[in-house]
Amino acid sequence: MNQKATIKDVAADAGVSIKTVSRVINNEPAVAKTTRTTVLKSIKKLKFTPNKDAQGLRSKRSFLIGLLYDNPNKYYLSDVQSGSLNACAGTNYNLVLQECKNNSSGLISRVTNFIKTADLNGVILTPPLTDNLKLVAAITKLDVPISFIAPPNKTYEVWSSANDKDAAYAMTNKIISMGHKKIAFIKGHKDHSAAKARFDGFCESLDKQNISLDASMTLQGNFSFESGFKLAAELLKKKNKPTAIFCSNDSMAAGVIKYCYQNNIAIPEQLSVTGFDDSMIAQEIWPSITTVRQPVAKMSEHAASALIKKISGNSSIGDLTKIFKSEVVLRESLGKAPK
Amino acid sequence: MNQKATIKDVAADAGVSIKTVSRVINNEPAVAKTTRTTVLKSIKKLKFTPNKDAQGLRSKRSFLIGLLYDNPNKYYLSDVQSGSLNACAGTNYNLVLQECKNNSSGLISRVTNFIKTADLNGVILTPPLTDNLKLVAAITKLDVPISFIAPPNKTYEVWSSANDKDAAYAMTNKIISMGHKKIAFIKGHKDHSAAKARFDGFCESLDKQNISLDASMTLQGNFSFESGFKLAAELLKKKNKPTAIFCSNDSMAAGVIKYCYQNNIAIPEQLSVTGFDDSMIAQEIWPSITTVRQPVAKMSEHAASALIKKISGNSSIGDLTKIFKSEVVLRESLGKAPK
DNA sequence: CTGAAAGCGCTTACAG
DNA sequence: CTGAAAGCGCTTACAG
Repeated sequence: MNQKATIKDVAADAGVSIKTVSRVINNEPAVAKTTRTTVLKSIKKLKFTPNKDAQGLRSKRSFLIGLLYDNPNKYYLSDVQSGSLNACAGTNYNLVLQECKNNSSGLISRVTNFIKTADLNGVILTPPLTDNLKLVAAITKLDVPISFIAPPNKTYEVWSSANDKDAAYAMTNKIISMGHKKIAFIKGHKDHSAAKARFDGFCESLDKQNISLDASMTLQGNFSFESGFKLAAELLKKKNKPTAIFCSNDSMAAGVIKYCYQNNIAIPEQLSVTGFDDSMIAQEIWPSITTVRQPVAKMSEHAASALIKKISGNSSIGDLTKIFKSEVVLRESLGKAPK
Repeated sequence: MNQKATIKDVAADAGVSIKTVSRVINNEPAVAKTTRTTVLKSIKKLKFTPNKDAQGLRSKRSFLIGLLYDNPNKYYLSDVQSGSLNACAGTNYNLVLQECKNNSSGLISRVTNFIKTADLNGVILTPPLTDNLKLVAAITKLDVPISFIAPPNKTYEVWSSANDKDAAYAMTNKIISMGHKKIAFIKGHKDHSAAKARFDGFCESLDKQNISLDASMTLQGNFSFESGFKLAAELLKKKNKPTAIFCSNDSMAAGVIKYCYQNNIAIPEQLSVTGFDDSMIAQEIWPSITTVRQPVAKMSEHAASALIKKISGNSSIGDLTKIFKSEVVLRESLGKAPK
């Protein structure tokens, strides 16, 4: 291919100075209409696109946003990405990925180093990294804006969140409305604040409906399929078995379902199972899983675009924070309580 | 935070010229050992990291690699990413993501525009984009090196591939060895060359074992759960039913399994089902799916590091192409043929 | 509304 | 083995 056009070529073609071309590129108001038109014509004609490195070098911006994640549910990650990508499309910003093991040693220095080396202008944090206060503090010290997806509290400047607690509350109400009274709960990973919020919603619903919480029915899982399987065994071997198990995510619900198959427990006739996330498996497994759908892609899109606003100093345009609503999705795994 | 150190600061601290510092940064051989040590000490002391934009501007490199994908199986995407990311770690390169709808109108101009605007130094293509000849031609014209993951042929310079055909061949042999003679095949998406390779392996195995191919038993799917469900219905309503169904991926196998549940067909007692990919669902569904595991992350790691070698002119070090071996994973969904 | 000059932090091309 | 000068393609700061 022939040499890429530069701002000089455009200036020469349009018969103006490079500064004027620069003004047009950056949408600065102080340009005469006719001049702008001429310049835009030359830009198009020469297929000019500004050199990012030169822009970045001079203006101290890299136009790079980091998406940091601790390999969570793969579907979740995929949705986070496409949402963030959508927000970047049409802007000058690009997304750079970085996987981080939340509790690995040296995490903080690796992340700060990455941010400095890649010269990121901002980062998006996903759970459970959002809950890692030390990490957040270290990035903040770098003076790099952070956008939080599902943060543990609402004190940050830029974030998107889902109403995990409300959704878990609604799901629990739904379970109770089907006649269930002995409802077990399998908690998510202990380092995820969202997991805690889900449990809180569960407790609140029981409380409001005057069903007392049985501590032996609320077990600590870790979001993995295996933990669901293992804890199902624990719950279903009790004399006083639950008639429904509310799992904090779909993978654990799938684990419960597997245990039931292997032990001839019919779902939902003998046991109802519900999940959370609406992962792909919730639809592809049989029976399909009653779960909570979160608008993860939209949350992430907002997180990214709010971050870009913040970075480019357009914070005034629209909100930098937003709560998204989740919804209960009814499928086959939830049924009436057995008599 | 205080001002970031520049090459000048390091030069001043070490008492050398900036050119010498540059030599150290770039690992150029022509530097005295003692000089190098002094400079490295200053770099560490000042926490210096080279400014990417300045490097890029001068050397015409952005250190950015694009990962282009058409939202395939989400697990697949996640593995591709972490593999590519691994390869980038430790190098100066960063990964930039771009989702592209393979058959959307304007795809080519959007992609070429993206490559130019983001100033990518190379791109990694995943299926089915690898099979889109027009797209490949357009990128090649841009003079941007492409690394192919699972390309349709071996004529390109940089690629990683899995032996889809061999794996499908081995899987079919395995099915036959369990006594199955009436084996149906659900094909993958018609635009994926890998899907074709899987079918070829299936046919070859039947041929070698003198089982004639029944065209009514080989149906066209599209890798989706729904297509698996729908085609299972078609196959299992026949008078002369298959005793095994080989699905070109796990999602379609899950669709078949759902159909069987709903129609009281026991797996594997009455029907064996096999998949391909070893997605997470293959393990989490019940019965778990006998499938083919591909080292997707490793393939992608190779694809990315080969691309980096190619870009940095180190093509001589190691191969730019590699074939990875897949393996059959035996699980519950494959059993002996019913008598 | 427009432009000439300086400079961002590096690497290139050249010299010794 | 080392360095002085030029320049990559833009934006900044200033002037008019």
